[in-house]
Amino acid sequence: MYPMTTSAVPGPRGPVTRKDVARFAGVSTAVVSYVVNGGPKRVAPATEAKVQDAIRRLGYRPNAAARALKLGSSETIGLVIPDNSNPFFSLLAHAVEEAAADLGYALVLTNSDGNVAKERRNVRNLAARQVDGVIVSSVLMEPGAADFESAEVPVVLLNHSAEAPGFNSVGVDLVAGARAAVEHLIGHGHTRIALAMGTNTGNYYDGREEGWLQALAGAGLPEGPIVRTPFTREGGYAAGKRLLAAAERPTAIFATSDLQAVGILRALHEAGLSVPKDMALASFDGSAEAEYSWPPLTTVKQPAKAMAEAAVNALIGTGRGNTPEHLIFPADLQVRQSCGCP
Amino acid sequence: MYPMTTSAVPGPRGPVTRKDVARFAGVSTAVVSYVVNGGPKRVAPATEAKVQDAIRRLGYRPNAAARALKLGSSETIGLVIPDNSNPFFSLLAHAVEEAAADLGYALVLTNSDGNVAKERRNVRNLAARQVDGVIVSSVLMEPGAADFESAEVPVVLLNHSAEAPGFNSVGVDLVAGARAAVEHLIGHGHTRIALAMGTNTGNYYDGREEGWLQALAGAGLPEGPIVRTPFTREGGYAAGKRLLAAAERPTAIFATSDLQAVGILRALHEAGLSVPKDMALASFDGSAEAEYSWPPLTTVKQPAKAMAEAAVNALIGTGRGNTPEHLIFPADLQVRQSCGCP
DNA sequence: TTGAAAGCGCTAACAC
DNA sequence: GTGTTAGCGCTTTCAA
Repeated sequence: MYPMTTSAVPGPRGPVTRKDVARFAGVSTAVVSYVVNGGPKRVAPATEAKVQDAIRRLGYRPNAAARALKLGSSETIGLVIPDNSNPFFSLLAHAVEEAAADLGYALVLTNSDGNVAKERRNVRNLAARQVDGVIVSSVLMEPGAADFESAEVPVVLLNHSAEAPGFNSVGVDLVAGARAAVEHLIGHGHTRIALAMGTNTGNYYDGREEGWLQALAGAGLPEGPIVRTPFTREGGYAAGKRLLAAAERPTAIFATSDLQAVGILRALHEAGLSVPKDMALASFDGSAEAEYSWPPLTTVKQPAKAMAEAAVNALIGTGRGNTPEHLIFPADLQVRQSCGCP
Repeated sequence: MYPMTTSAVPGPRGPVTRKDVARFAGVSTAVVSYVVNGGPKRVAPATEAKVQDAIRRLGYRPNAAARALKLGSSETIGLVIPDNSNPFFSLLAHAVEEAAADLGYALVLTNSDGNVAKERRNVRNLAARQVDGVIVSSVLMEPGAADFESAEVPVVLLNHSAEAPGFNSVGVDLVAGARAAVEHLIGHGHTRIALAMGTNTGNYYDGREEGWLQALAGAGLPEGPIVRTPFTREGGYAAGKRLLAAAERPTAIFATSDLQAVGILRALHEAGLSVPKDMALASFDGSAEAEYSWPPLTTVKQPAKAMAEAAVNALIGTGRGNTPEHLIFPADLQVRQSCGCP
């Protein structure tokens, strides 16, 4: 079956418990606890050495389930994201895992696959598993408290730019980020700038649309065409084709995700257009993929790592238990070549 | 603090336990267990209804920690991958999560960041958390049993193409996959085909190198240049530049990962070369990114989903406890345009 | 068909 | 500084 252990002491059948260690070291189980946890009582150095030795020799490893039961905390958090294969979310998940690990917490990952019912089910499932909290990148743009309250577990919303009363949430300034990108495009002299808008579940008004609008209005430009399409490569590809076929073809496109922009790029290349000469492009997210597309994408970078850390901190760090806050991070325009810059 | 519950019955302070349900329903705690678990004893329909009702009204949710303690199983598995932001691994992680969820298991995700010590630490940490098993995409190419034995938890190696005695492992046929790709390049008439080889920890001889060699030898071609470089976009970019600067510049490159190919593509584009006319390219992995690069990459697709399912099955499915097997999946050449096909 | 109760491994009063 | 022990919530044997 599985490789056999080679531990010096064969130990009793089954896993080694704190009781075995106590017996081996000739102390009480309490002392073993004190040593393992570094408290709450102090232990004489000689005794501690004996216990440590016993732990080593028996290969003792505390049982986390028992500890969780006793303490009422599993030192684990849950994460619910739409799709871990999406580069933005996988980056977020990595950052959350890292931040949680730094606090000694493990991360249970779940994908909701863009499905509201599954999202809710995952949150409940996580709650039943005694996680100490859940970070949700909700598919819903307006999670009513009702959606998670019955889970009775602390929830913080990540990648959530609208305020959600009663919840801790962290998001990015979509409006300002989008505005910066579109203004940059305008700076290149474009006057017909299209929007490839990702389709959200719910009727929430996405800040990126607002930012695009603001930039256009600020420059006295007319609204360009809007194509609503999923936040995916395929969605972008379809949007690109539609935009190229439009009567009044735009000269620049702002896409609400890098993935969409990558799809648009493909449609543009297939049509034999040169980017940025024939069509300029800017997008949103700042994923690694945007840096290696051809041409490299000018994109608004979300501070994924900082956002993940903030969410973890609000949930189990120094921010735990504080009154709900809505944290908004600024997004940074990364200028590369797809916009027309050299 | 957190949104208040609105449950009909305020319940006693603190979470609702099985005892509360029993009292509310006027039965014993055992009966509640029977109802919740659907066994091991049968319960009279009327009683069951009462219990179900009590569960609903009190919002009872079983405590997984207590259950895990009693049963010795947390219905949780661990996953150790090098980097969840790498598209290949994030896809793998998604598939593992899904397969585990189908079996009622949750997934604890950890990143080793290509660090052997961290990988080992993660496995141990997971074991201490009473996971029922761990799936490891090892950084080490030859994990001696010694590396995981002390964890005393079932381990299956995923994305591991060499046989590892004593371990269940699942991998892809690197040799055949690479050979197919290189032979395809040869079919396009190329005679100087370079290899951009990913750098592995350990001195394991990667099957992709072998496959490249075999294809070349089979066609009576000389070995092209080899550049050893990390399995990343940056690594590929550097490799591309080096290959372009080489005295005997190759006319085609086989890259051991899509990410590397994407980096090479960038180097090629920057040098003003046309792909596939001036330089053909093929790679390995079959990630979504390869489909949307420009030109789209001809790549050897790993059946990530099937591999993840096989690993989960070996760990906690019908394959659990069987004698260790080494499962090798075939990889499929996906022909697109980077090789020279129309 | 139902109930009583032991005990999973651990923590932390509390007693010495 | 160390030991004793109750009890976290659950499952399940055994008895009724």
